[in-house]
Amino acid sequence: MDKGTQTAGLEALHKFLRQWVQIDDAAWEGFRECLVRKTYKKKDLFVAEGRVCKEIAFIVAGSFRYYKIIDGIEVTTFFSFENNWTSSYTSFLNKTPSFVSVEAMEDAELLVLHYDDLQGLYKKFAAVGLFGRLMAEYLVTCLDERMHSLLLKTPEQRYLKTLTDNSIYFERVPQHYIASYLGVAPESLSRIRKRVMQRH
Amino acid sequence: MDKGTQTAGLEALHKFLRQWVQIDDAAWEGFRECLVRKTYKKKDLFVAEGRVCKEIAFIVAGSFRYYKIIDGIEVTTFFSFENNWTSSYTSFLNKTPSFVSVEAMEDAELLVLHYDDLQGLYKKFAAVGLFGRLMAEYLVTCLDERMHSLLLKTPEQRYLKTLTDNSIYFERVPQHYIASYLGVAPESLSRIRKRVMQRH
DNA sequence: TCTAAACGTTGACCTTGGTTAAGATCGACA
DNA sequence: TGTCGATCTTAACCAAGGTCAACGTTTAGA
Repeated sequence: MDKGTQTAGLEALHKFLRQWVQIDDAAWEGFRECLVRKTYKKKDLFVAEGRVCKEIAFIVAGSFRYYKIIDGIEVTTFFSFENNWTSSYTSFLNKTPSFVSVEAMEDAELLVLHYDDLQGLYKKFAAVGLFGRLMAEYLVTCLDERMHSLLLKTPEQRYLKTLTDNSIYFERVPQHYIASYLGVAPESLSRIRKRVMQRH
Repeated sequence: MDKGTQTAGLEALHKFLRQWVQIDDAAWEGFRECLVRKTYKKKDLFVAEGRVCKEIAFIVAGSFRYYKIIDGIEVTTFFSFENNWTSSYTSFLNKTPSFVSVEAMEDAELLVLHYDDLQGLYKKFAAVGLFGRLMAEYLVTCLDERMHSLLLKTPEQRYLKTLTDNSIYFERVPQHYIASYLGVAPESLSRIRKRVMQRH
């Protein structure tokens, strides 16, 4: 990984931050000093189920899959891609064992931030504290929508919504992972797709 | 509502805040100046589906039910009780039309805070900003657990979990509301209960 | 390049929960 | 106190999705 690519990763994060808060040079410098660059090969774990997740990371490149093992089989619950954050966030927040594992779906490159460092940044820079609140509020919005979708919509409705809102999933994620993300068996997603196709 | 009860309501909120952050007299005074006391009769709406929710409220007494109308029938998605907050939080955060209605299940008394006032407090008092982040992070934790429960557990498992973790629901909420909170028809919850009983 | 594993699809059958309808009980309120 | 509405339960039937198994295709790695 050459120096140019490293800078590109940092720039992507800097841009991400600036889209949410006004962050001055001192705060950005503070942020940068805490970041650790790490690379992951496909299938490597960023978080293992049952362990406390002490880090949060900005994905420079690649993608991750969240899953839990139920009766011996993996059930995928979420995906995240480059230019976004990844973590077992509730484990990270509460220092509790993670419900899920987080695994690289593709080779990936991360900018990793340790819990203690983030808390330090929260205290030192008001803009980072504000960023933390806005991120948490944004996550609340996403989770609330997902919860309502699972509670109120049919699998077919969820499939169609994902097709329009998250079409990237269908380009980068095996279909049987998407199936469990939608809350159905892989065979059922196959049938749903067939049903939708036949109605054009 | 006499003065003594009013003070009791404020004290409950003050205590709530102090359990989460160190809040000095100035910040608490600022908080108190923004609060508006309101009373709701059973069945009154605090938020109407489709309207932007501009307020958040601390429940001094009573309880609220969140519901959405699907194909003409009300589907209940959440409950909140005294000594907690209520709002259509994602509508409040994003100034978007609320997905749900929020209705008093019992006569209730609220301490209401307007969006603009809360933003002002966030800016003026660091402790309130911190409180906002911690509340959002706590909500993330709750919603994440609910999401995983809906995605990974059976209705019976959700019923049993609610029975132990939120037994207050079974004391204060009609069973058919709990059914839709669990994601099943009222008749199904009846069957689940019977099934569980027969296994002792 | 070859081979085994992973992946997606299909069919037969099964299970769970939804739907509809009826009836019993309880409670608020005129 | 009587009545209507709300609530809960039960039963019969139905439909959607789960399970199991087989098969063809694609992909990744030796």
